[in-house]
Amino acid sequence: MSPDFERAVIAAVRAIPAGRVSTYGTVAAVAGYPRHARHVGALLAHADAALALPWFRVLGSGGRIARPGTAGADQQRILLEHDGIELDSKGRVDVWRYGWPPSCFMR
DNA sequence: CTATTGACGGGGT
DNA sequence: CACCCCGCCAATA
Repeated sequence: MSPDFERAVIAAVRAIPAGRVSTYGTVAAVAGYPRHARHVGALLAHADAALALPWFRVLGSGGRIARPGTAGADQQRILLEHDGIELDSKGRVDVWRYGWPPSCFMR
């Protein structure tokens, strides 16, 4: 991945405040790379730099946790709740309530 | 060059 | 909800 892309995505993820969440697609757009949602996921999953980021605040569209059933998904749910974020009975986060940035989650 | 592969997103049935 | 299909795009084979 280009260093530029990594820089921008890392900055965008670090900008998500505690108690708020964002999505792969939104992070990509905010970082200046629309349509690169998959690459945001790849970065958070494989880049060493991602370990120091609040990666757990990044969800799939609709506030869905990616790769359900995996250990990582379980860990993400724990971290989100630890962050004070409510998940519905299906483990879904209400992005209209917790989404970041707010401008991207207004009806 | 084509084909495959994703922590993705959206639409249709 | 379950599937199925397509668009997306960089990396890799």
